Amino acid sequence: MRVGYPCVNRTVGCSAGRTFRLASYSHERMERAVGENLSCLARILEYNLAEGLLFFRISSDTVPFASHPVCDFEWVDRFAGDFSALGSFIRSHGMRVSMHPDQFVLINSPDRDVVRRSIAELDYHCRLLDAMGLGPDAKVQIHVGGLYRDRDTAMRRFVSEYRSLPGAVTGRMVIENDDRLFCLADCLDLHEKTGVPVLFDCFHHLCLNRGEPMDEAFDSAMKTWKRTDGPPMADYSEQESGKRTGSHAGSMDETRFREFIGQCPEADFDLMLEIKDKEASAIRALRILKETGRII
DNA sequence: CCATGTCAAGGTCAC
DNA sequence: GTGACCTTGACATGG
Repeated sequence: MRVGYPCVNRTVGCSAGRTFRLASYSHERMERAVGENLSCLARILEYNLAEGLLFFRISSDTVPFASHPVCDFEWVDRFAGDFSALGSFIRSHGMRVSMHPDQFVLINSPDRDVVRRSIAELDYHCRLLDAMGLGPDAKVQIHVGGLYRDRDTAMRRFVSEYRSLPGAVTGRMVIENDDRLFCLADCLDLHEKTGVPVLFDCFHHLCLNRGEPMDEAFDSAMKTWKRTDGPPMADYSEQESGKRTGSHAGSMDETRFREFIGQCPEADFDLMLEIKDKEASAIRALRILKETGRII
């Protein structure tokens, strides 16, 4: 099992997701931002390796405006050497990375333009991972999308849009159960119809479910991953007390985490801690997993 | 220099 | 129908 955290590191002192305003776009600005983001990403990955954190979610802001019409920049070519070096580093140390486009990516929207922009954004994420020379185990995770007041139709649109996506996208895309709209059972249904793997979010499952016990739910999501997809991925978080349901905790609670470990499948998977203090909680989680013998 | 408003993109829900 | 909220850092501007 590999353990990681998303996008931001609070220790190394740089950001791998620096961006700027669209109004101040220029080729020079873009080139500088990408260069700085990639060198910071290298520093974060080195830090992670030293700490034994082998799983990391790369920020969607690594290449700002990559899927926007304003982008006239062949960033894959310009930074080919950096991407290649990052990919070699990741592969040679047995690390794994993923990406998670934000809420604007909705392939089941009834609005054709929203779908078109979403596919362009997915394409950007996949091209970035391709540029690093990473295999199909480097995943891009999204939610199912919107409800649009008609769940069945929204699900059907997901299926038909998925089937028309290019192979470069479907080879990396996975769907995640969310905390308000589409639960694990919905995702499993979509897996049946499309083959898309289901990334199990344990915390979202606590927020929204159809009564499935945690261990059974986790197991059923694990089964949607093929060998070529790599070990299944899972997200872990905890409720922040006093905040609305679904708010992520500021730091990991050891008792709750140990309880969670007890409900995990025997089979191998990679775990991402979505806790606000980022690597601090991930390091504690790793320590506990080693103490309990789950990681050697 | 510091505080604060704002940022490409979409949606749901409470009122 | 309208506005808060999601989630988040940091850019950008104005004082």
